[in-house]
Parts: sequence; structure tokens; C-alpha cells
Amino acid sequence: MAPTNILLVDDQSIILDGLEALLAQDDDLVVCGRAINGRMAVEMAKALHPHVVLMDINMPEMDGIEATRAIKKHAPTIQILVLSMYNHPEFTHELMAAGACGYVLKNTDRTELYHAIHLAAAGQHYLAPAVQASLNDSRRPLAKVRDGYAYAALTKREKEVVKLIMAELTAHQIAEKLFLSKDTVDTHRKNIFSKLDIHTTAGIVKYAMERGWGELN
Amino acid sequence: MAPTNILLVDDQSIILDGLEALLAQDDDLVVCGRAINGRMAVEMAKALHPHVVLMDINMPEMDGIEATRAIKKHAPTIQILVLSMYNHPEFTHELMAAGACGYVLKNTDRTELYHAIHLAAAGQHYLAPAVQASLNDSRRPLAKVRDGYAYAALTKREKEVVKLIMAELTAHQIAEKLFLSKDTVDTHRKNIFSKLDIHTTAGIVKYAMERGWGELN
DNA sequence: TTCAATATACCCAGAACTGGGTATTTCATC
DNA sequence: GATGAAATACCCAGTTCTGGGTATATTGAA
Repeated sequence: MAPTNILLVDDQSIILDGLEALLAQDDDLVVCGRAINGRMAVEMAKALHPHVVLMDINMPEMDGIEATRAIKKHAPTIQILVLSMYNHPEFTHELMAAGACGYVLKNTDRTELYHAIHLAAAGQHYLAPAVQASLNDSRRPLAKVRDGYAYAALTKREKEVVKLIMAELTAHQIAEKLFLSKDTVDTHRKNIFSKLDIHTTAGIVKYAMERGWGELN
Repeated sequence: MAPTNILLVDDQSIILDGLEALLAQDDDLVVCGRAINGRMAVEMAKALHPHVVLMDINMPEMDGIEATRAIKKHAPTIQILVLSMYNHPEFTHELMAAGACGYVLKNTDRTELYHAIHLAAAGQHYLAPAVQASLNDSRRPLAKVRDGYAYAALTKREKEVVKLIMAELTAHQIAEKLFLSKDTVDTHRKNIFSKLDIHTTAGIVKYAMERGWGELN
């Protein structure tokens, strides 16, 4: 049988090195490319057409959720398996809607990863047991689905505001920085709350940090 | 020459698997143990007496900084090399004060990691170039040094408050949960601000997320 | 060329946070 | 037993956030 070509996506290159060494131990798997952010992942997926993309969520420069959407839009046959440290029902929900075929946690062992990759290559779905469990536990409606995918799609402007909130600026300071009225910044903040179904600054920062918006972007 | 025994510490076991596969490619290095949080790292360091501990910072159940302090206290000859995704001068400063012998970033390549481990085994110090650079760039006084080590040592109660702030509770709700007066919670919050030299909720949440306090603890 | 989404801006009011103090009790340690 | 850190609690005042509205101009896509 022909080996499975895999594109690795993670912003930490030592992780890429580790995964590559790990996957090299399975003869059916070949790493055909590595990307260090979402934007690069989309480009490389188009160019290389791998069978499977092993995708991290937490990345600057376009996170894994956006990248999944973009890749699936241009090449629906590429299977995307998500490898993330966070087990949040919102992530799972949003990623499945974006077209990912599986979700594995980083605190899993190697055998489960091999298993999930092989299923992905065969076009089958796989959710880690813990992921499945928290999905079932979440009683509350998770998302206000719009179009094909779930809520979280913040607009460009809203993301800018999020980043400045994380930089510890007040609404007034953000307004000055973006040449806006303080009221407009407040409106953006309220829309962010509403979209993400959170109600405090702490929630916004957690949301952003979990998606890797902590550094640049 | 006898091989170097290494204890790997990271809360994500797929990372441990990857690092182990990576280090196996260097004949001089032997992974003698794996720990998935700070507490376990301290115990295993005492039991195994590795030459080098390769330590992540971001972990629940005692973060890497505290674990470094604890290991160095009980076994000063064990060399501790930190492998972190964040390049913050405060981390570097605090870790060096805690007795770590080096600091490598996760977005480095494998050769630098090998190099740093060998230096660590020889008892020499190593800072990644980027780490060194941001250390130099930081003009502001970084830490209010007390005792041997830098500022950040929050007390037990203060950490509890931080976690509840991250859970999106208000001061009032935190007070109820901990059976305290709202004023006491405010006092704790002010002391946290002062110790960490930050001034907003966003800053607290970022601080905590970067140390891996996001999940349990 | 519509139509919906985005971005902009304003009003109001109550809740919560932020920063400046002071003070007492408890507890471990020297 | 003295000392200092930790934890508790209070005062005050100003700022900021949070939640409830409404409204208009711009933009991009169907």
C-alpha cells in the first residue's frame, strides 16, 4: 500500500522535530512538509496535496481553525486531523463544522495518534475519548451557528480590539490607538462578548490565549 | 564516556514521546524518566538523580519554575534546562535565580537542543540567542527580588484568587466561594498586581495562562 | 443592485474594578 | 518570645467595565 503523506503544522519547531521522529517509526507514514503557522499551512496544503494534515490550533498568524476552513474550501479531499492541548467543546464543535475529520489531544500517547492518523487517511472520523466525553457533557447550546460554521468567527476589527485588550489597554486607550471613539470600542467589546458567549475581560483573554494569539499576529 | 541521563518533564505526553524519539537519535543521551507535572518531576528527580532535567514551564500541578526551585533545593547538582514556548525576560530572570542552567525555546531546532543539553550536562550555562536578546532589551527593572529569587512568588491564597478570576468570577463571587469578605478579595487582587507589576485583569489572566494554570491545578 | 455584515457612534445606569490608605489576627520560624 | 509573612477586613474615590438600547455609513458578496 502507498504510504500516507502528512503535512505537519505547529508553530514550535521542536514539536515538529519530535512529531517527525515519532511518525518515522511507522513505515506507512511519510512527513511530506512542515508549516509553522496557519497561513503557511494553507499554502503548503495547496502545493503538496498531502493525504492528511496534522494541525495544531494554537498558532499566531492565522490559527488552526481558520486554516482548516481555508484548506477545506480549496481542497475538500485533504483530511485534517487536529492535535491540540485544549479539550473545549467549542473547539471541537467549531472544528468539525470547519471540516476537520478528527481531534486528538496532546496529552495522549503515540498509539492513539497513529490510530487516528490511519483513520484520517481512510477518510474516517475520530474523536479522542476525552473529547467525545466533554462534548456529551456540555448541555448548554454551544454555538450560534451561522452559515456553515459555528459562532466564533470574530471580525478583523474585533480581533484587533481583542489583542489590545490583551495588551492591557483600557477602552479609552484602544480608541486612541485605532483612531476610534471609545463608544465604538465598547460596541466591539459587547459584540465580542455576545459572539463568544462570555462576559468578562478574563474570558476574552483566555479565549485568545488558547488560540495562540498571545504573541504576535 | 558515560551517557547523559535525562528526565523529561512536560504535561503533554505526545510531546514527551516526540522528545524521546528525538533524543534517541543522539547516542550520548538516555531518557531515564518522564514526568507530567512539577510535583512528579520533583519526586522523580530525587529518586532517579538524572544528570539533566529537561523542564517545561507551562504545567498544572506545580509549574516548572516552582519545580526547579524544589529540585535545586534538594539536589543542587542536578542540572535543569528549561524548554519553554514563551520568551519573557521575567521567566528567564526568575528561572536563573531558581537555579536553572539554561533556557531553550520550543521554536528552536533540534541541533540547538542537543547543544544545550550537552552544555547542561557539563554544568555550563546556555541561553537561547533570542532569550539573551530580550533579556538585554528589557530596560525596566524586572523584579523586586526578595530572598534569593525574583518577585513572582504568589502565596497560596493569591493563587486561588487568580484561578477564580480566570473562571470569570467577580470579586463578590470569589468572596462567597472562599467564605471571605469582598474587601479581602480586593486586597489579594491588589497585592497580586503589586507583586507582578501588572494592573489589569487581562494581565493576570495572561500571566496565569503562560504558566499553564489554565486547566486544573 | 440589493442585502447582509461590518464598522462606526451615541445614550444611560448600575456593577465592578483600580489605587490609595490603615489595621488586626494568625502562624511559622528564628 | 520576637519577628515577619500571610491572611483577613475596612474606608474612600475615581475610573472602567458591563449590559441595555438605537442609529447610520460603508463594504462586500450574491
